[in-house]
Amino acid sequence: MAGETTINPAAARRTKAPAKEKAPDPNGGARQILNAAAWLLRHRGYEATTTRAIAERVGIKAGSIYHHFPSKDAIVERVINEGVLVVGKAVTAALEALPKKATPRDRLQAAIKAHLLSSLEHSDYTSASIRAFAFLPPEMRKTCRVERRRYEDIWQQLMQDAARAGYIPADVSPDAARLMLLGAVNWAGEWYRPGRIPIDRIAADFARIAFGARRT
Amino acid sequence: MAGETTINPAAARRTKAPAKEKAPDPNGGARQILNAAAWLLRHRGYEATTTRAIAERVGIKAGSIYHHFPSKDAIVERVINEGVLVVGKAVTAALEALPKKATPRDRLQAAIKAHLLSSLEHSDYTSASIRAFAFLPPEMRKTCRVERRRYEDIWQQLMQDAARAGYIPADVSPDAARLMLLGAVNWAGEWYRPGRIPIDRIAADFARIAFGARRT
DNA sequence: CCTACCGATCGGTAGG
DNA sequence: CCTACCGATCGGTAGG
Repeated sequence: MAGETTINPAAARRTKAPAKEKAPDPNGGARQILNAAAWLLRHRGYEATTTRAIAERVGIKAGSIYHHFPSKDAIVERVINEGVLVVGKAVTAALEALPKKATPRDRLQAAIKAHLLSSLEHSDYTSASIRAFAFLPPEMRKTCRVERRRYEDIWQQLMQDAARAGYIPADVSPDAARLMLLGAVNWAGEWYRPGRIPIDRIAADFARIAFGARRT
Repeated sequence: MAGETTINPAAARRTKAPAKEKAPDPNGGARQILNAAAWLLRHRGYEATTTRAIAERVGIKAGSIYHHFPSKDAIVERVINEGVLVVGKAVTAALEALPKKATPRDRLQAAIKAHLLSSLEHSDYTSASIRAFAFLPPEMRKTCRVERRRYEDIWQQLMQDAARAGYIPADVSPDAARLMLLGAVNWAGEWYRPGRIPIDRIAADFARIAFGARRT
């Protein structure tokens, strides 16, 4: 996360200004549309996220969507990008909440847990980013890859620190370790069901398998 | 492929019989349709795999597809199920090719490599099964889950043997290990590019990270 | 935010 | 395997 979400001072000051595409009112029409699209992208995919399906979830007519967004793809792109930003903030916050003495391994386990919580429990946006990305229109995939890469940089740093501290075998590429771990957490949405294995436990097991026991 | 279809039927009849296209054998028109659908499912997803897009790749008209299959979904279901069967056979064959003295860890590494080869290099069917599954129509997902579970049983057995042989920490659930590994290999399609890291190396690194060094 | 509608495209069919 | 077509639905627009 290079910078925070672009904080627009004017938007922060606004009281009842019309919710433009950039800063939707938390309960306004634009936000409801984004929420509906996020749910559909997560559970049905890109093509099935039709303007009519979005409108039905919000309780409006399909044509009314275009008073808030210029196109379906503008909505989709917002959802996908917000999903990456949300999980990035969750992971960053989890890392900052750790005590100073936390090891690189502790940090990785915290990142795994935060990523899983965001994508499995907290955010349709994050899950939509993960699951729907592969089949987005090629140009949009290219655009959204920018924010995605920024998020992956967090993991590259975490993995580098872990490798230096000896948590990864010297003859194993940190890239392979990063891709293996990101694959494991991104794929969790395909098998995770609430109420079975707690996310805490999944994160602990993943970290244990990849990095061994905690050093006490 | 599509471009060489002759416009003039009389001219087409005069030319040599295009055996590879019109032969009524099991590898004829029906197989070409399945191949085209597999490519589309892998690269574009379920909804974008239209009867017209399939027909165009084969070099026929959309309506002609229904001479071979009763519906689009019958084609899709065949592709998804064949993809699981193909990777299952590849993994089983790789395991049988190992020497008797192979350890459970050797067997897991061989399975990882066979799964990756099948889904990344050899088979649009396998890749389609992995990537397109999540957004299939719910009833079809349910149907295809049968074959999928059967494949996952192979991994459950492999992981159980590895756990008994001490390759997995006793306080870690073999389920978590299996799901982590399957997630890692299934997600590889999202980042793998031919010519970079060899699949052999990826498999070796994944096994090294999850199960430690080989015992010599 | 709605009604009413556009041209394009969807899965599928009739009848050769 | 093709031509010609069906009703349904798509993203998007006009004008209130």
